[in-house]
Amino acid sequence: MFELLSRPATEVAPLLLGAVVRVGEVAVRLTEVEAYMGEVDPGSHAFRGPGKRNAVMYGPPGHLYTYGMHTCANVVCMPEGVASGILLRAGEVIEGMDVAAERRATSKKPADLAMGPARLAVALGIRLDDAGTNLESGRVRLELPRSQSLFSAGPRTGVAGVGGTDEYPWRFWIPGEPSVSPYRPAAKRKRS
DNA sequence: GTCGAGATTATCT
DNA sequence: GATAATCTCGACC
Repeated sequence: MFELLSRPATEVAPLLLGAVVRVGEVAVRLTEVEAYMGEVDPGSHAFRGPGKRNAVMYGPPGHLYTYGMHTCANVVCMPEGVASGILLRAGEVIEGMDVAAERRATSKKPADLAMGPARLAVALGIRLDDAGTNLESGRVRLELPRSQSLFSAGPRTGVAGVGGTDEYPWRFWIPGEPSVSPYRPAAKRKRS
């Protein structure tokens, strides 16, 4: 079923729009994702090379890859040995909203429950421990939509493009969704 | 010297 | 006030 995840992230990303991620009683319909092409992508963690940190991204497709501090959920794609993944940026809670709302006490509006990578992960209850989870049989489940949803593409958000992020319009979202976050410039660190 | 884990600062709501 | 595929420093090989 997940054979199609073996394709490039830029082709898989649009397919994930409208897909449902289910963790326990909470389910979220994806409305915004970003494609990461691993070693050829300056914004990817795998750009610097393989490491234990991103080992999952080099693994087989259909698995969950999470990133530290704020817990960002990613879906690994491309065959094993090739670093590539899709960041789940935002989504809409369709089931278990009570539980999701309780986890995200800081968010008042339903649209805010999953309006960001970290929020999406927390609302679903995804933790760093879930890295490497099989999305087909693990605690975190991914249900691909029967048909591809309408989508738009543009520059990625929050990615520190080394040399020019504009050349990588690998951000995909469903138009008209309130849960889709606005454009956010890459956070630049203070430099002495 | 390289990898990993956690922290900092800028931007957004 | 909260969040963000960053960045720097500490630990281990």
